Amino acid sequence: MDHDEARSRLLDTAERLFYERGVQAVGMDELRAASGVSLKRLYQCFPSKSELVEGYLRRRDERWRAALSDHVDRHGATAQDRLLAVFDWLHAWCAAPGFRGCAFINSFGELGSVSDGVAGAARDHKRAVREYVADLADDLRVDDPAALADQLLLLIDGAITTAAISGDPAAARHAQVAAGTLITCAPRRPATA
Amino acid sequence: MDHDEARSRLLDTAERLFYERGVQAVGMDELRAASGVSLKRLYQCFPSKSELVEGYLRRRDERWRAALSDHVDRHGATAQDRLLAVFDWLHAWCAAPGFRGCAFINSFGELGSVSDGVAGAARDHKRAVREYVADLADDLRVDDPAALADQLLLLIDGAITTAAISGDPAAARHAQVAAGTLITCAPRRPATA
DNA sequence: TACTCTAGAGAACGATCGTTCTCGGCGCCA
DNA sequence: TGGCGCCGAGAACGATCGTTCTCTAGAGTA
Repeated sequence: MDHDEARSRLLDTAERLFYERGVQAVGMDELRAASGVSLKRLYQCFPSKSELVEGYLRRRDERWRAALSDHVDRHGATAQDRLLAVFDWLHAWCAAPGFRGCAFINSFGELGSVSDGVAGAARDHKRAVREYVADLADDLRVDDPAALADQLLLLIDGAITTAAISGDPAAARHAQVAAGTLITCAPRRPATA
Repeated sequence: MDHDEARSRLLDTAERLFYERGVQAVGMDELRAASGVSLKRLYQCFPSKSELVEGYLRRRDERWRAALSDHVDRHGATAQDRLLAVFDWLHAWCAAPGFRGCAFINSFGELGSVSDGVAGAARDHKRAVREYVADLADDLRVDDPAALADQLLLLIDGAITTAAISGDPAAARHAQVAAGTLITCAPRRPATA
């Protein structure tokens, strides 16, 4: 096993265990056992636990947004459909086994006040998602796509946390309905005539 | 200092420290030092840390909803004003120094997968808030007040987490605007004529 | 074959955690 | 006054954490 494979295995294992049970509930030795990477190599790849945590969050951010973007590309034709497809994907995610809310919100609540790295990773993730949604909203003919994106972001985060705590993915459907209303009722310039 | 005052001091201190830094980051000895209650009495009042955590969450739930309800009673005349006043209060809270998001979402992310008590307290809190908002929505003349309440709940939780992570209370204002749209555009039965 | 280098297994270390125990002192009632 | 009981201060305990160190075995090279 070379350095890159060890690193990849560690990130995979960290993502699974940290998300499942929280960062502080998973020790380095359990990570070693679950990943099959020796403690020595673990500390060669990540000199401290906090660097592993930040690596976990950064990779999860990339994967999460890539999966969302893929789904939207495959299932949305019009600009409005693409925005609503976001909530289809959210619903599927919230209904998936092992769903436990947003990894970034969870980590922020656990460590955000102590670790600048975790707080920054959460901020960066939310900002990136906002930019993605804002890009989707730009394709609508609404007056203020950025304002609409802000509102949709609230529905997204609200649906994720509500689904996690209640255990019911229906929150994503409620968010979808609300998003449809906000999109439909958003102020529009009159069609250029 | 009698038993009740010790208990009250402990809950006050726990609420401040747990909310500020997370549950696992605060040790029992620090709680003793900050509250001025001896360790012996601490364990007489709360036989284990997890019971103190649940006590903290339960009392925070009561106080949080009482403060919200007070504000709504004082600042909302019509049913719609009362619903929008919820978001005024949220904005003030998100802008207050020391704001760090929703104590229940934070605790759920940190301990929800390990502690049934924490997960249950978070569920109960969210359910109680939902009922409160649903009661407010009942006073509107909309077809489905419960569905509207579900949507507004998403905006509330979304605003809290977004404001916490971004550090910008403007999220509560965005939520208020979206709430206004959802209330205005909600399907209504025709006025009984 | 002998030497060197590296990696893995796991012990070890110091810190900290939740929880319990010990000890000394103060109030209370006869 | 003297014995009793409760209290706070803090030591102690066992567990666990993140991190480092030791030891041994095997691969590669002359």
